[in-house]
Amino acid sequence: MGATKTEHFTDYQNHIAILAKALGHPARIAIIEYLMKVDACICGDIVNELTLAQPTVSQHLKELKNAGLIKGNIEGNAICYCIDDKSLSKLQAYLANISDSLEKKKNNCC
Amino acid sequence: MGATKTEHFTDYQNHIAILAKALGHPARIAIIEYLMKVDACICGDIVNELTLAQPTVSQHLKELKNAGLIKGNIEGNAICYCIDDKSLSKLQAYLANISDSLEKKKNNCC
DNA sequence: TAATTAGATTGCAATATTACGATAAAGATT
DNA sequence: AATCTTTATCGTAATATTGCAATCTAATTA
Repeated sequence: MGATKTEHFTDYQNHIAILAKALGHPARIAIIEYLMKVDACICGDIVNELTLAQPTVSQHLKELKNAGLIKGNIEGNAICYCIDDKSLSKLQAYLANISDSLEKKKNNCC
Repeated sequence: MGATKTEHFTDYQNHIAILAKALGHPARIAIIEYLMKVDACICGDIVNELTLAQPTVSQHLKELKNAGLIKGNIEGNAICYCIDDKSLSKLQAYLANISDSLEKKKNNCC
């Protein structure tokens, strides 16, 4: 016990959960927002932006990358990170779909 | 160490992260989907729907409620849970905003 | 009122996450 | 080649999450 029982859920449910989970930390939200703000998708001055140690930021970037929410290009010495809109749109579409359905049903209870 | 350093982030970033985190588990995605599927927002046959023990489901429901994603009404003996569209829309709008901005910038790198 | 039913809470074990110092790897610069 | 810069990885401590058996609470029914 302690580990998530992924085998009891569909691939889709697991995938959506992985995307949401990756966004489930304020540092990672801050990283996404920083990548949005900076016009060129500049690299690891993200470390200077956040009040967290470099290894910690690196770990958060890794998790966002594993979830498919960001991409990283090696640019000589540095690494250029940026948002991968495909994964983000997938989650957005999923939530939009639920919102729309709720709109139609309009408070059928509670 | 080990605990999230919430104090280093804005209230908004923390709030979005809390919403995303609550959706960051396949069981909780399955619960949301079940509440969507059932027309009347029927209660704790959610336990029968998921392959998880009753206390585990109860805990997941609690987390969704704490994040503001669902509401629960006492209905005699049973409890009637349903989705709280406000919080869900908030997260949806947040992601939609990012998606839109990305659309405009159109692959400025990577 | 005793038994039943629906859920929540408690306590605990297993595992995951968060954070960071130290260190490693790899390209850039001198 | 030696050094600097940038980022990743390792190791480890602190904390959080996941899952469940056992138990508790409160409304319901017999």
